[in-house]
Amino acid sequence: MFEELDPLLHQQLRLAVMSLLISVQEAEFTFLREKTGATAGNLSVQITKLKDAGYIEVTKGYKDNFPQTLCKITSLGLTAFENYVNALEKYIKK
Amino acid sequence: MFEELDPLLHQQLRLAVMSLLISVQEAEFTFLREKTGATAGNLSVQITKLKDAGYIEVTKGYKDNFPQTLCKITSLGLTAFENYVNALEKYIKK
DNA sequence: GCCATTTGGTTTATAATATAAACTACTTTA
DNA sequence: TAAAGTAGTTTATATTATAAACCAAATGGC
Repeated sequence: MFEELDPLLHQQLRLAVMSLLISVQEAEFTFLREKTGATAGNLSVQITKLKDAGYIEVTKGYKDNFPQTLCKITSLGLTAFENYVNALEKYIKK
Repeated sequence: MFEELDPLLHQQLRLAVMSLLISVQEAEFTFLREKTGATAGNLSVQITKLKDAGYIEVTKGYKDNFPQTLCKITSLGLTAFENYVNALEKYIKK
């Protein structure tokens, strides 16, 4: 009746990050931080978890001499997100 | 951009319980346990949290000589659930 | 009648998680 | 060259979720 909700996605900040990455396709760390309002520390931890799960791809480089972290959703991440949303909808459908 | 997701509702088992209570209006502990597949211990804890928050009303009585715990959603709980769903939809809308 | 089992839970111990504070490394500005 | 700013990471702590252990009463078998 109630499917498991992927614990990696069923968390506010990680879900917000995935939601953003779906719409923009690629995003900087700072962009994600501004949009989510998260602290850098928290965001850093959650990005690492999403990366470790293979849900996003993280590329570290430089931009204007400053470190730049780019995040991009993977196809695994996209599928996981879709599955999560489908499962979730059974909990909240009217 | 991303509203806070009520932490009380943003949890699988509690969300499932609230979801069930919305459709059936009143339910026994054992019914909730069967429908959610949760262990009795976990369910007991989560029901207490929902009760303490005023999201549900819990009535303890007897049925066929056995203890019976009845749960019913409150208007506060209903509002909280609706707000949660509205907030959540901004994370998952297509 | 009494012992084992079942019903319907609650309490509590442990593991897992989320989060911000503290820190690192480097750059710019004054 | 010292202070302040940028872009993060690490880690310590508090909170949470969960199942195991427990409790009380009822039932069933002998």
